[in-house]
Amino acid sequence: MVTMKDVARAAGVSQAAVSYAYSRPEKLSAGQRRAIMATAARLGYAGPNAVGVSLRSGRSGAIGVMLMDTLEYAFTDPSTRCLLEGIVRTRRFDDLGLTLLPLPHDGGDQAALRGLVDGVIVHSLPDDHPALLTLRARDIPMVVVDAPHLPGVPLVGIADREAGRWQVEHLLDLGHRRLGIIAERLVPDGRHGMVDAERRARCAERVVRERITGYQEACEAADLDFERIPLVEVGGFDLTAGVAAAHSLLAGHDVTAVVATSDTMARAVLDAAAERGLRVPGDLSVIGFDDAPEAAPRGLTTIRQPMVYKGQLAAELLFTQLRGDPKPDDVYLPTDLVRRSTTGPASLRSG
Amino acid sequence: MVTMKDVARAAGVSQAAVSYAYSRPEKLSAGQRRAIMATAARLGYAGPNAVGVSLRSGRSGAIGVMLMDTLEYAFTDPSTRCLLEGIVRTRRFDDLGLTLLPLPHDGGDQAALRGLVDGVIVHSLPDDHPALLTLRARDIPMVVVDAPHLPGVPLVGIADREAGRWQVEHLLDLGHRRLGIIAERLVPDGRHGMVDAERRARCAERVVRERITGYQEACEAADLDFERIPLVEVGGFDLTAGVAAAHSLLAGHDVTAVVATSDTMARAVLDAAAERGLRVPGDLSVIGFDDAPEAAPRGLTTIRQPMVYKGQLAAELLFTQLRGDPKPDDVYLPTDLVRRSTTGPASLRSG
DNA sequence: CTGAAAGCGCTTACAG
DNA sequence: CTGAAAGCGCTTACAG
Repeated sequence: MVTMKDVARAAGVSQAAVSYAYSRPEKLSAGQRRAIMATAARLGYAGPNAVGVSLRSGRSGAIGVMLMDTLEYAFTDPSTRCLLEGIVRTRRFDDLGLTLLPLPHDGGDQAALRGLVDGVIVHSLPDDHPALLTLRARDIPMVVVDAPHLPGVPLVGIADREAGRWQVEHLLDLGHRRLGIIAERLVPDGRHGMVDAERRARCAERVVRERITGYQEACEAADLDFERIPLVEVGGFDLTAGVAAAHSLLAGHDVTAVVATSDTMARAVLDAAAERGLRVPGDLSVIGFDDAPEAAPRGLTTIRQPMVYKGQLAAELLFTQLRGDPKPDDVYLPTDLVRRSTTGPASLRSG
Repeated sequence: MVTMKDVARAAGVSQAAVSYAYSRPEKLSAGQRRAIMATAARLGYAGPNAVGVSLRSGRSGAIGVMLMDTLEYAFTDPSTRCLLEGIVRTRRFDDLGLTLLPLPHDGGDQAALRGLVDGVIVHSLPDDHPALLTLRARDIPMVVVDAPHLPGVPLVGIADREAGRWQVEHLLDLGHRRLGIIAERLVPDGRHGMVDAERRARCAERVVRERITGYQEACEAADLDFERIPLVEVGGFDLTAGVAAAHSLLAGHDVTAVVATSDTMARAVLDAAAERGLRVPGDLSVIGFDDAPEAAPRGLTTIRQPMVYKGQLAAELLFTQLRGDPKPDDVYLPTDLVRRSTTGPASLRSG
């Protein structure tokens, strides 16, 4: 590989002069600089090696997005895609790299934290994920989207508890009293299936915890015994696992409406319901969360949240910190209930 | 930041010993190693700094995907998304980074090439893009998906010319004689609008050039004068630009069928047709290319190509080279005509 | 089994 | 306006 030293030798100048030609042209005479650049072009030198610059300057020129689960999930899941779209919408990535930092296993993979990025956007990690400790230990600027909420780290999120209350209230308003709940993951230990109060109390995912608390508040306000409402944990985020969980929820419990913590899980319930011959919303009402792009075509009733804008805002708050401006405040964005055709009045049998 | 030197000092060993503790444990006694790791943990040392490792070892631990246009496009365009999904499907990214290298402007942005990646997957660049020269000058292992076809660089593609022929033959079989063509971009100079033979001859995008040649071959075999068939160039890849181009095609020419070089452009034609009150396929037949996920729900007749598998294969061929195995051969994957509901028989008026 | 030394490519005070 | 020198964090022959 041709380096600055090669260019310097060929041009008959010091290596420092070549460096100046690129990064501080005002320190050289115009002729000197022109001669150096011509030599560089002749040798096929494409400019200062990024690794050398990075080691010397302490800046990598890239920011990271830390995501639970795999890269494949990142490119497949609609919400994550919207978030990424929002992040790159800030248009700062002409001279900045964007590095995806998936965390497929428990712990592991902290290689990505070893100086590769100047700042990190964290999306939906469990409260005590070890990667967060590393980030804080290294004092890497960060912004969290959704979870977890860490002291001193700006958060971009929504009022999850209130939105959860809205989901249940919508179903109660329609006359439903026999509800079921499907949630993606409460504790990242790979377990799945029906959840009891003890596991609910150990929920390590802030977003899910808040929404479930909202469900509980809405039930209690309506004199429904929350402890008797079946709650199934999927254990993952993908549709296949969701369908399996939805089946176990629908098979074991006589419910007329299901609350899902995401549109993907709502879709899993719709698929399982179809396989069981249940009509929606005649036999079963389903409400999702996110209003992902797939929600409207399916007529899914859901809570709309601005995923793209969340990403954009998170990126802007990170750039603010990288510029050295004071740490920004948390931002909570608005949500809406979007009524479509997967929820309807409780039928007579749902006394 | 805490470095190896700090850990070494605290543990009372040489800095080299700390390095060995991480990368060559067999060179240390078990006790020595344990003591070092305990000290590292106590100091909050997260392991060797990636930049230092990279500078010393000459490997960055990441591969790049070089894409025309912006990152936002990469996360939005269905075909690109499928390609990325295929790349990460190889499951090698637990200890390997994936860096996206968008090339939004002409030239520019070669920063990404300066030692940041060990290998590159190039997707659909014009024949003579300067970034390709840099990659070759630096002798960075690469694989090209679709275009351009460079001597000595493995290509993963399809038989574009033949597939183009199939598109036109399908319309001819249905009785159409007044065809129109919409293509994304022939020359990356920002121009758009109707294309003449001179511009066609300068087409710098291998895939489009091949498909257009296929269109020409099919027309000539059917005694249609290809020079009289209107061809509109969109100048970009996004839907909005496509709809504008489709309007100018439909407004200025009396066609009964449109051939599009991608499903996105086909969708643009469908949108423009709807805005003009044309029924599909009654008044206008439209055939796309790709069979992207959005094609089936819209009933789009199209050419199916295995985008996800293209990505997977490209990644595997790149890993082959990074391992030092001999350079693999080009691979051409199969395509299919998928008949759906946007193409139908030419009506009577299309004499 | 352990340590001292060289050097990867670069930037930036510092001296001339 | 220009150059010699130090050092960013690390790995790996080499010597003990």
